[in-house]
This record gives sequence, C-alpha cells and structure tokens, in this order.
Amino acid sequence: MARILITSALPYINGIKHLGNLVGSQLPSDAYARYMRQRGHEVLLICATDEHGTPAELAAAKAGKPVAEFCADMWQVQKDIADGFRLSFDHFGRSSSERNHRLTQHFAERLAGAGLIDEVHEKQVFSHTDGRFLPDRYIEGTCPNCGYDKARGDQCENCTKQLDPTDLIEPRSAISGSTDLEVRETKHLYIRQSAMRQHLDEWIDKQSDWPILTTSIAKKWLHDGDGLQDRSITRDLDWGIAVKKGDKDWPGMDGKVFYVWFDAPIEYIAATAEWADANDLDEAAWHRWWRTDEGADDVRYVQFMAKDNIPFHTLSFPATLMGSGEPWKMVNYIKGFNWLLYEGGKFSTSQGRGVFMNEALEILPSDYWRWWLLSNAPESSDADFTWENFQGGVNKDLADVLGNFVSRVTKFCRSKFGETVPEGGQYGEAEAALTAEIQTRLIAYEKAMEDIEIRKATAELRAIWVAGNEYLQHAEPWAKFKTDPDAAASVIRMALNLIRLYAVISRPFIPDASDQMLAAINLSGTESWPDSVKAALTALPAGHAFTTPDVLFAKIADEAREELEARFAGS
RNA sequence: GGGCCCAUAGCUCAACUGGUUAGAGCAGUCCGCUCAUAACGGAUUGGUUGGGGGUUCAAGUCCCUCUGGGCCUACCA
Repeated sequence: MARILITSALPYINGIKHLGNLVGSQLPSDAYARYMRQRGHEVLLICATDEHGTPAELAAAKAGKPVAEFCADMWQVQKDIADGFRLSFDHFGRSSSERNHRLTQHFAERLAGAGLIDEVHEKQVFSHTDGRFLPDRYIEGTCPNCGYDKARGDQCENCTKQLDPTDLIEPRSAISGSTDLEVRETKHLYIRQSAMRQHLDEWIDKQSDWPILTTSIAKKWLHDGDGLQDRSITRDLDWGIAVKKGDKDWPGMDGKVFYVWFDAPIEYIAATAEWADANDLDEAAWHRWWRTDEGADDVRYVQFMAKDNIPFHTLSFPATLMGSGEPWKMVNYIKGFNWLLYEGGKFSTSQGRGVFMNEALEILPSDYWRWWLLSNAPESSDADFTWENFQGGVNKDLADVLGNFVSRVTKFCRSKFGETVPEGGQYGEAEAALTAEIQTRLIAYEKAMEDIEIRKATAELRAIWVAGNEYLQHAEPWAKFKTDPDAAASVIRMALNLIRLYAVISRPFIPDASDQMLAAINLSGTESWPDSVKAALTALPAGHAFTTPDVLFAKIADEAREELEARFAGS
C-alpha cells in the first residue's frame, strides 16, 4: 500500500467555474484519487478556493458584498457544486483560512531568514477614484504603437506590443473609467528566485518522466533572456494575508498583503492542516503528508492543473519550499491539461458562452458530464466540447453499451428465471475466453490509471463493457433457453457477474451509476477491486437476489440537444 | 518581436527510443440477432499522415522551409 497525496489546482473564488475548469484539474484528480483508493492505497485529495487578489475584491464589489462575506458565500456555492459532481475531496479548504495565514507568514519569515527576500521600491499606478493601486492590466488607454484605444497596461491586444502603463496615452482605470490616476512609489517584497535558479534547474532536470508540456514551460522561464527573474510577492490590497514575519510585524510593510500567487499554493499544505483540524487530528497527522522528516518521504505527491498554472507549480512554489530550508514534500508528478473549447471557441463568462458547472448539473446527472469530459480530456492538445459530440458519446457509451447491457441482462433474467441469480449449467470455453480478454484489458486499464492517461483508461473501460455485449451475442441465452435452460442460466449468471464487475471498475468515472448497479444486485459500494477477473466473475452465487433497475442512462434526444445548443450559444 | 506546442480517415483520437500492408471509436454501407433504452453482434467503405525539400537501407516519427491553429512572454489568476 502506498500513500498518495493529490492536489487539484485551486479554483478562483470570483465566480462559478465552467466545464473547462472542471476537466482541467478537479475532475481528473477525483477520478485518479477514487481509483487509487479502490486499489487500497491511502489517498489524500486536497482542493480549496483561491480567494485573494484584485479580481476577488472587484467581484465582491460588483455583488455588493464585503469581500469576506462574498468569499464565504462563493466558497459554499463552489463546495455544493463540487459535491454535485461527486468530487471526493478529503478537504475543500479556503486560502483565506487561519491556517494559511500562519503558514504563509511562516514561509515568508523563513525566506527572509535565508536572505531570499528583497525589499524593492517601485512605482505603481494609483487610482484615486477606485481608492486602490491598479495592476497593469486594469489600466486601459490608447496604444502608442498602433492607436488602439482599449490597450491594456501590460500589453496591447491589438498589436501585441508589450507595454508599460505609463506608455499609454490617456490612461484610465479599467474598473471605473476614471482618469484621476497618479504614479506613486510603493515598497514590495520580492522573492529572489534568481538565487535559486541553479537548484530549480537541477530539480527540473531530475523529472525525466514529466510531459514536455510541463518541463518545456519551466525551462523557458529558467533560461529565457536573463533567466529566472525575482518576483514580487506582496500587493497593496485590503483583502489578503497581512505581510508579517511569522507572527511578528514586518517593519515598513504595514497594510500590505501577500500576493495571491504566493499564498495560493501554500494553501495546499494549509488545507491539509485544515483537514486535520476538521477531523480532530493532531499536527503529526498532516505533517506525515508534507514533512519528509516526519513520514512524508514515501508519499507520492501528484498535482493536477491546467497549463496556465504550470510555471507557478514548477518554479514559484518549489522556490518557496526549497528556500524555506525546511524538509517540505516536493511534487513528484505534475499532470497538466490543455484547454477545453466550447463549439470551437473559448468559454466566456462575460458573454455567457459555454456551460458552467451549476448549469451542467441542472441539465443532466453528473455521471454524464464526468464520463464525457474524462473520455475527452484535453491531455495531448486542446479539446472541443460540442453538443453533438457530447450527445453522441454519452448515448453510445453510457446508454447503448453499458446501460443497455444492464437492462437486457436483468430483464431477460427476470422474465425467464426470476429476480435471483439462476443456477444450473457451468462456465465453459466462451466464459474462459471472455475472462481472459477482460483480464488483459483490465491490466491495460490499470496501467493507464497508474500513468494518469485518462483517455486511454476510459477507452479500455469501454472496451470491457463492449466485451459483455459481444459475449451475450455469441452465447445467445435467449436461443439456448428454449433447448437447454441450464446453459442459458450459466450465461446469465456470468452476465450478472459482469454487471457487478462493471460497477466496481467503472466507479472512478461514474460513481452514481456504479452505486445504482450495485444496489440493483443487492451489494454496497464497498466491493473490492478484482485481483483476479476469474474470481470476480463468480462472486455472485446462484440464488443471490437482485432488483431489475430503472434505465441507468436515458438518451439525449436530438430535439433536446438542439435546444441546448441554442440556449448556450451566448450573446 | 522571441520561445514552445500542435497539424494523422467525414468527426474525436492512437501509433515505445525512426522498423512489417498507419490503427481504434463514432458516423456511413451491408449482413445477422431479437433478450434489451429502434438497443446488440459481424463485416465493410474511407488516409500519397497540412504543402514542399532533405537525412537514412528505412520517416507520421529526425532536419530545413512554407501554411494554418494554439499557448506563453513574468502586475489576471
């Protein structure tokens, strides 16, 4: 038995996430965690909301709520939706937690003690009307290069030229539109990533099994231009973690907070501490997941995230952990995802384009989404959600192949033998061949899950479902029943055992359907993973009672699909 | 401007460090079955692997170039 620590990238607090966000980290992390738990490993799956930063403050203002209240409410909303998708987080924390405040301040103290923090005076744009400093991209104006009048302070979207806010002609606040701006001097802390470049480079070089997507992004940052740059880790904001050295004040840094990207990854650790607190466990209980000197040495730590998050997880966060000089657990494997597109374009919150998590659950049960999103996960390149593909995939895989299998077997049995596993006859060559095929495919499925190759895993799982239909077709229990009822009985006994097997091994992807299948055959969700397919296919003995279930997966009709296409086309 | 990634059947994707006639699923066509959610099974059509050039006994796989997408470029997160 191994111990596996899994973290999903933290969803930002400013609104409800769309399907792309879901499939980019939370959903695959859940399937992986569920699989590893079923295999008997000790798993800790951690996620949390990422609550600090300018967008959170603006979203709160727009909602007319104090930031703390807005974040608390939105956390609950996200938590409920995560539950709706059956995301099996051991803890869903908050980056604004007391634990994270203390840990973040602790790391800052350690880094300062190691000489890895610089205090830098710099000039930033302050908006009197908004009463806040503005991040570069919250300043708009006319591009000095091409004359585009909605250029942002960091870059002109029209001519792609990189800009400094002071380059803009007639700069204004992107928040209020105010031109009452002033360049003010302010002081911020920088983490000296440049001083850790060598260490980070060597550490990245050791990760030979990481995907190109992951290492190439890290290498780019490490070697491009002058190499890895120092990075500001504080901001002039109200909402956030106060800049302190441990529990001591930081002279000259009153009223400032840590930058969201400094404190967010630390929340992975803090959320584990929150988990221990929530379960009345002691400090050692979470240290054994994170401190290599207290038992975490044999933990395998896997992170799930979309590609935009990779620099922070390959460089910034490791720099924080290394720089502390303390024995914190470093990530063993980073699973990065590309983007999910919606009907060929980007999901857009502002234009209402695409499907958001809350809407998805109103339309169909979570298993439909889980299956389609995971079997089409953007692993090797961007993937495209279209209602046509969704309808086709769900109808074929879930309704026709799996759902119909359960239906045809249970209904046939009920009408010919009654609602118990029939006795008579015995397994022969056909059953041996089926068992062998499933055993081979199961091994491939397990390998894909170990390697976190999600699409490959779903393809193998589907092939195992198909094998059941193939078997039935060739065994023809409906024909055998007329001449040799015992032979038909053994086929159906096998088929009912297949339902049980399917319920167990499909659980990481479609947990609700798994429960329904198990309930139908009077079992619970605690059925163990099949070590031997042969043994697993005799687990249900003759005489075991079952209940013919309702339709597992209803098909999505063409009219319904067209309606959904129109509804989510956006403005 | 610089860097990285991608381009394979109508659609969605495979193909270990270059190695037999480039494979699946879906859609299409034909046949079979009738237990089942008009479901299932079998067979089959379909690709000069974006264009061009090169290296090699051998290239989807390596190199160059062109075209078309995407991402990153450090103060959104």
